[in-house]
Amino acid sequence: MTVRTVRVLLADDQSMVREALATLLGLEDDIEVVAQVARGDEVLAAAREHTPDVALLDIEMPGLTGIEAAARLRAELPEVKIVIVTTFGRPGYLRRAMESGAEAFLVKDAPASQLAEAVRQVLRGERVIDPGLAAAALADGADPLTGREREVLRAAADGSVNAEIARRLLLSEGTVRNYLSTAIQKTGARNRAEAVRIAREKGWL
Amino acid sequence: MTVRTVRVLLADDQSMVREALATLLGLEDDIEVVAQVARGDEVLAAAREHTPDVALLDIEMPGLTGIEAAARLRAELPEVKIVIVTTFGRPGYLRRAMESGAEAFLVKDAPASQLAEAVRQVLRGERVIDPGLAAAALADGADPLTGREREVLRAAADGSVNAEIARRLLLSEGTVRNYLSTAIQKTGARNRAEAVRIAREKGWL
DNA sequence: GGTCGCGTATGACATCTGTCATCTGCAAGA
DNA sequence: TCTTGCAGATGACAGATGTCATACGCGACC
Repeated sequence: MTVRTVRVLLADDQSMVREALATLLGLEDDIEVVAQVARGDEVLAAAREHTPDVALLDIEMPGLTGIEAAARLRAELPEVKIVIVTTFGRPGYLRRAMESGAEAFLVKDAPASQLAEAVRQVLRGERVIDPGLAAAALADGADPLTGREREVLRAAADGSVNAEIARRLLLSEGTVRNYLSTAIQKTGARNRAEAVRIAREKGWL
Repeated sequence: MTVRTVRVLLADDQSMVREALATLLGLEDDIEVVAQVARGDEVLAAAREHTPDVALLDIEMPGLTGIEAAARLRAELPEVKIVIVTTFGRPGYLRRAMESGAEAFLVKDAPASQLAEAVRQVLRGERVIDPGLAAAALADGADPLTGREREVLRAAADGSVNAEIARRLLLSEGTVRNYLSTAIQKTGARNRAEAVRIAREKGWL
């Protein structure tokens, strides 16, 4: 019986990393990299055209994040298995990746051999997730921030003052202070800088 | 005349990326990856043992940064050519890399072929730096922060309050406020969060 | 010896941040 | 219909931040 190669789409905005990973995967007898993209918003079109079995998606990409691209793939080409391959093994990323329909979640500090192996595993219907990350993601609990709280907190992340945030989001300054105060309390922080850091760590921002 | 292969040491804390880059380089006829390390503080010992011609160093690694490792390589094994290969093409990183003795500076969003090419170029005594980055680094000017200002600003980066910073650095709170105020003014920021962001962007932090 | 810059400190003061109480409108759910 | 939560707002107040003036010790440099 002939061996059928797995068709893989690879998305990562760093050309050097993407091409190196493509080269590595291409050395496997049973894997063929049929498409490479550098932007999240190119994933879906490339998947339609090249009909991959598996999509390997970085998270932080221009256009759309890998998680957003995963959601669109799941909606339109549900037969494509999705593996998130990311730099930061953040619990929040893991949760959002699973919510978006990914079958696997790899961090780039894993051995390279795990990449090819993960492709084979998701094709067999298996899930590939680091147990420690899974535990952390479950321990963090659900995102307690409302949409506007998150937006105001994000706006505060670069050091903008309340008046500026108010102007930018078309709110009064008092309202901004209220939202920030609530976000600070929900994250258990003492000030907005800590709140931003904690929310990012937990994947809420 | 026989072709002599270039011996390369590769340092990157992400195994998947490092091994993929090693595989890519290994496909070149004239390049051999003789050592791989995941920590900055393993670079020097590995270089002593494996006698590479060229060291490819990521910047953000545990133990020592690639820039710190570059400085030590330059001091002890000055015949090793140093290429910094980093995720973030920050002008500040470029400046510090050159100050540490690196011959080349690549950002990972460059095509993979540039990596092997850069290895060959530094061996010929050439410099490999993106001109746009070089211009930005020169435009930023020298770091205006004193040692203590930088230390206090760094301590403030995670949202620590003045009292906490004072305790941690064994200073009075008033002194901390003075240092922060001066750092804010030197960076042209309006508050500590902006000062941190600007200093990071310019490579002063 | 004098000057300069850095490190460190105190005190006063203006501004900003963060908290809290209170209020209204709206939509969803019981 | 009533309750709940979210969005948005105002006002008062306490505490934190940031600015500024002033001062001293120390080491480097002229």
